[in-house]
Amino acid sequence: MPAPPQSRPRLLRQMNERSVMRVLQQHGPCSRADMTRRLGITAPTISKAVSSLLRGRMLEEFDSKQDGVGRPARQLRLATETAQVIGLVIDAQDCHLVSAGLDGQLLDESLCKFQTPKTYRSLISKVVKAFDQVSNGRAVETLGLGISMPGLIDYRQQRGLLSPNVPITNGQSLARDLTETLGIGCVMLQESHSLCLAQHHYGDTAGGNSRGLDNFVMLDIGAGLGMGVMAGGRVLTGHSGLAGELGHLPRIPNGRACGCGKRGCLETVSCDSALAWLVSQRIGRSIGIDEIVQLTQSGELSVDDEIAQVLPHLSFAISAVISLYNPSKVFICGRMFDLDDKLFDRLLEATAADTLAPAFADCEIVRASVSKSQGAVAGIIEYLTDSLVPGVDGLFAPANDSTDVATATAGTR
Amino acid sequence: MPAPPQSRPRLLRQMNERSVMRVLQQHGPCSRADMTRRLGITAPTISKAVSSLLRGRMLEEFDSKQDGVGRPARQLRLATETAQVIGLVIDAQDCHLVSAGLDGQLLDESLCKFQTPKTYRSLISKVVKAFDQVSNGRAVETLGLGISMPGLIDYRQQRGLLSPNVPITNGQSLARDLTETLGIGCVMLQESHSLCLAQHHYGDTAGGNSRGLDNFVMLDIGAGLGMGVMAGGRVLTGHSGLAGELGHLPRIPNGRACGCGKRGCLETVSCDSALAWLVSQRIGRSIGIDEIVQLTQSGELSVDDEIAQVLPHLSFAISAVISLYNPSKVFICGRMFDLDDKLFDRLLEATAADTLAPAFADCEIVRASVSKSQGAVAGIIEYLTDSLVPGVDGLFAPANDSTDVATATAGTR
DNA sequence: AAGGTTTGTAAAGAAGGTTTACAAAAACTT
DNA sequence: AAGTTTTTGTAAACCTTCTTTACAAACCTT
Repeated sequence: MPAPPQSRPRLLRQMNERSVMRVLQQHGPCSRADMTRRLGITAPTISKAVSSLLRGRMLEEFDSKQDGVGRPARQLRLATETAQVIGLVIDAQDCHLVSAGLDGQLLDESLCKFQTPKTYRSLISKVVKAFDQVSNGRAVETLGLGISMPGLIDYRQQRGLLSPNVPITNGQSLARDLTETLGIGCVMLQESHSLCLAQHHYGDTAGGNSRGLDNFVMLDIGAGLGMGVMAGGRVLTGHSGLAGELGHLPRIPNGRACGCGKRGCLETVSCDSALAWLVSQRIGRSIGIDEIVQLTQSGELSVDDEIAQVLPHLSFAISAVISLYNPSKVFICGRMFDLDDKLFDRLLEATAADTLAPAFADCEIVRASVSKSQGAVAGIIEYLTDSLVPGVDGLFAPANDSTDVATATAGTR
Repeated sequence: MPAPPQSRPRLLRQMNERSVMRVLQQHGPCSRADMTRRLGITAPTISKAVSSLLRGRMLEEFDSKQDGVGRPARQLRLATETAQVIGLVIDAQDCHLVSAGLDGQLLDESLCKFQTPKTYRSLISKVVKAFDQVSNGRAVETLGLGISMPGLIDYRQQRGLLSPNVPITNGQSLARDLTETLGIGCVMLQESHSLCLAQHHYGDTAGGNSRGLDNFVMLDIGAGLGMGVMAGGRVLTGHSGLAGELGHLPRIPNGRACGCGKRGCLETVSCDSALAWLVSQRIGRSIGIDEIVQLTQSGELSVDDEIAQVLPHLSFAISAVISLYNPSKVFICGRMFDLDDKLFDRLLEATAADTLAPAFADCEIVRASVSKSQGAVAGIIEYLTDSLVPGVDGLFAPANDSTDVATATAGTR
């Protein structure tokens, strides 16, 4: 039961290595000397941690011309030429694989796409095939694979629990099965969580720098109302990975039937699909959000009435999120706002009126700038980084059925 | 800017000391040998950590007869006879001070109560006076003081931001001022957060053992709808300490005016005060929840109609909380359920119907068993424990305006 | 009383971080 | 152009901490 742990002194070294990775993730490339300044760890220690990471293909050195007195620094960055990771996105219709450097930059030319298979077995083989294709294309080491998928995921067991849209993954441990087959680390993430991680690490640095943001919410208002919450620098999962199920708050008494089995859930009236449904009802045929955007922009269709119906519910959703999580930003993923430039501003106004002033004042609502592919990649990179320190208290912490062991969280200033 | 940190090797020792404290907090008294088994840390290391904590008056040794072969173990427990902490609860009407051991057990005979003063200055002097009374009564060392107070608190700056009910604390740093005057560590906590901590550490072990519970929600439905959320073992604060403002979700369009300035907030229709307001309206005079409970129990008053109005809103609140935080338990603090034994069951039923099934199935809704006094005490103990490791990532983490320093989280299994 | 078992500590050894010293590489100065 | 200054990165000695090993203490069983 005690599970003989490895020697404790090693912990410090592991923590230092993780700190080095985190600095590069947050601030981009820098030299060893920069790290000693940032982390307050002495130079020789940084050197040792760095060389260990270089050996493990997590980092790479490069020269960069930069003027200034003194010996020029050897710059370090997250590995992009010596190593890569793979991101796998599973959606209802199709899947795609893409490779990326450890800095999270996608290598778009490596994209590989296929229809979501009908059975779990063929999913595995399809993924393996695509993996070989993507992986062997470049002569670099592949360190891991991250999987972004819809539905409910048990992070501790790394198993899919319930995915209405991709039922073949239910009860399956895709990550574990692929780890065995491919021989590299694989992790699964709920897609909203993956977007959160992506935003955390690789968020649009131009429009406001979300890197290292510790409290924000990612709202996916596409096919449903998905949400990922970053709270205190960690993805909020709750007791069983279900936290953030905003979409199924009761909203319309005896409203439209929801996929969850209840009626009038918030997501039946406040997402792209809800808008599409309303429009479909009116025009008498099934129409999707993409087509709606297209027809509206070409002036062939007007959906003002439907927008007017959806908007208050959406602003309620955002208002709730701000009051309950007190994020410094809310990122919104959805096509709805492509309909009209002023729509987003109308949403902001409506939300402001609904929300407790101090929480709203502290929060910026913006459109998201990350993709699920980036999310999948961010997931595996997060995993690899956290794996440097055993027992780290992150999203992928191993099963802690008995909370026997006290954990200590530490850093330096 | 680099802020020269103390030597890094010391970090391990500090983490070990914190681990020892955590084990005792979670599992109660045990011997050094038990700790080596629980923590997987070797015996000499445990011994050193323990003796350091003994010197710091955080622990104490005691003998206990227990049969079994072998040399009898020297039991260790959180200090109760050699040290104490003080809890201060500030409420709208009055304040009380109480002392407790480091195990969180209140020493009821030490209770000291006074009316909440009208000025901040007199609050300070009142507290100091009461502190001396409580503190000098016993010949033990006082290690710190925890303050539970309503309103909004900036944890990093340890300053009261906005407290409608106790406005004299607005903008004041009571903790810092008392630290200077008293010469011991003082911390402030928002009262719902304090209840969370209390439940986390000292929760009713009889009825289901909430000790060490890592994901739960504490709902205070007394004078408003206060909430504290424990997520992943940490109190959820959000970006500026406002997380969990459930009470001000918009609920009734153009409803009754709320203290926050808006109309129809959830807390205007779903707490003890809301019930009392409804009853007051009907009977034509102002009546409080205590009197309502009293009159109802004696059969002089029936409030079924008002209950029927309040209950759906309350069940919506709980439903939202379960969907959004996925807690394993929801603790409810309030007098309302003293009205009728069946009331609580009715609430459960209504909530079940409203909530996403898997999240509801994983969650138990129970009445809370902790007090604000315990919360204040739990707060200072949490602070003292976390202070063992500098830079620990807890509720009382110091200001990290620039996220310059990467933190590593670690433990052992 | 002897043997067995568990507990707790002391001493030696190992691992890691820090301090000190120094070489390397570029820009600035004379 | 040569020397000086500044910054970077590593090597060696030292210190702290944890671990391994050994052992004494205390109690139970036979």
